[in-house]
Order: sequence, then structure tokens, then C-alpha cells
Amino acid sequence: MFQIDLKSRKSIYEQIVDNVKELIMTGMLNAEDRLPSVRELSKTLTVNPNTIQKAYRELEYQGYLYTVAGLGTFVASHTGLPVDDKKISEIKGRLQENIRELFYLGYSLNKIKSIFDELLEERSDWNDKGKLY
Amino acid sequence: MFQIDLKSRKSIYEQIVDNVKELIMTGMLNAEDRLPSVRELSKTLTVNPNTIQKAYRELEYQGYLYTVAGLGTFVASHTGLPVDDKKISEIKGRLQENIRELFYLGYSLNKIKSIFDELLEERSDWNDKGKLY
DNA sequence: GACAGTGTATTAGGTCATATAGTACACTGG
DNA sequence: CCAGTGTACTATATGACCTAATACACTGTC
Repeated sequence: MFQIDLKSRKSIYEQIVDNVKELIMTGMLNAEDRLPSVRELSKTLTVNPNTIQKAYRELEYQGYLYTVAGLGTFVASHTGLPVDDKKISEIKGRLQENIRELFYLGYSLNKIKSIFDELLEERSDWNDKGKLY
Repeated sequence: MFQIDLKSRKSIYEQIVDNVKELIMTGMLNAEDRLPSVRELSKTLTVNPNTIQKAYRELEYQGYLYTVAGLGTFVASHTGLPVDDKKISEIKGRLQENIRELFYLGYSLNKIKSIFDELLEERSDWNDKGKLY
């Protein structure tokens, strides 16, 4: 599934959260897919079950997962979700920050634009089915 | 100069690092500008001097500041710096992550592009003088 | 009902980063 | 000399994080 880097400055549960998020966003995990059980993933990653649970709880809180008692933890569906304005402006802020940094490093606006286009090109295999915006 | 949010999940010294970085990158602080002394900023922000020192040390390590014993801490010049490939790919990775997230939230590739263009427009007042790329 | 496998909750203990407090030293310019 | 700079060091407290161990409620299957 993924690996944990004990030397990372990120905490373990945070790494799990980010990794699962990425698996969901890249389509490696789809809605209704079942995740490894707390105990199972605990053994796989050699990490305490409580840490796995903490990550799953956080992912559930953020809306990426849902759990059914006695059954397991599953990927939540997000189609038709109302647009999360708070999250959008958060992302915009991060984008702005990255633009600033590139500009500071000596890149022109045009060059930055072409870098971004390049990144988008790599995602041209994704389709826009079901996109609302 | 800026404020510290004690309720933030970011540590204090990390907030200082990020804030100073932003001031430099947005041009509020220019090369050779002198920063508040450790003790002075310590009083202003009501934070321990050691914490300020830790932030300054980190900023110096990252190349944003330099210090002269007995004189103070100053904004470093970065013109003509060799391109930091590691930093560039780091930024690209963050951009990629943001794109993924926007796409996951239901935005089409075209919409994402227009959002990015919009952000770049807000920076059209910046000029490209001295840009190498 | 028994059972194995789920999620969940709780208590306890250890480690580490962070922040504070206080003190001390070397350097610089006036 | 002196005030103001950066820097170094020890000590202490707090909180996040992680681990360990145990227990309970739920689900589906036999």
C-alpha cells in the first residue's frame, strides 16, 4: 500500500493520512473500497493500532472515509458534495505561496505558467466526467 | 511586523520562519535590510529569545538571512544564486498535490487552469527584471 | 450461541520537540 | 568603557506522539 518513513519530520499518523488521501485522489482507491483493518495495517506497517486508528479517525473527520461498526472502514463517496469554500481558499493560498516562491527563485511569470501547464499536461489522461465546474 | 497565533498547530518558531520568508518573497523586506534583534523581536512578540534565535538560525541555514556578530541579522541577497533543483522539484510536487486536490473536489482541468491564471493576474504588477528563466 | 474479525475506548508509560527561564560570553560601534 | 548585537549552555515544563495492554460492542458466519 505505502511505506512509513520513521526519519521523516512528519508524524506517523500524518503520513498515513496523507498517503491514503493521495491514493483516493489519484484513483488508486475508489468509493466504497474497503481499507485494511486497523489491526491488519498495524501489522503491515509495524505501527501501533492506536496510531492507525488515529489516522482513520482524522480521515473520517475530513470526509474521506466512513466506518461501519463490525464491518470495517471504507472510502467515502464525494460526488455531489457542496463546494467547500474554506478548503478552496486554503488551496488557493497554497498555490499563491508556491507562485511567490518560484518568482523569488528567479522564474518569470511566463516561465511559471509554462511549468504549471506542464504539470497539467501530465494529468491530461484524467477525464472530466462528472465535473461540476 | 507580524503576529503569532498561539492556537495554531504550527510551532512558534515555524510561524516566524514562514512569516519572514513571506516578507522577503513579497518584497516587504529587501536585501541588506536589518531585522529586529533577537531580544527586540522577543519583546515585540512576547516570545522567548531562544525561540527567535532558533527561527533566525533556520532562516540563515535556508539562505534567507545572514548575521554579523555584534551587528545584527540581515536579509541575504539571492541574485545569481544557482538554481536549487531540489527546491524546484519540491515546489513542483506541492503544485501537483494542489492540482490533484482541486480535481478531486470536482474541478475540471480547464477550470483549474483559469484559477491559476487568475492567481497569476494578481501578480501582474510584479516585473520580470533580473529574471533568469 | 459460539466465534473470529471488525471498530472503539481506556489507562499507562516513554520519548521527543517545543518553549521558557536564567546566565554567560564574544563581538561591534560609539 | 558601555550598550547592543549574536551565540551558547543548563535546567525545567509542557504537550504531541507513539507504544503497550486490556476491554467492550458490533457484524457476519458456522
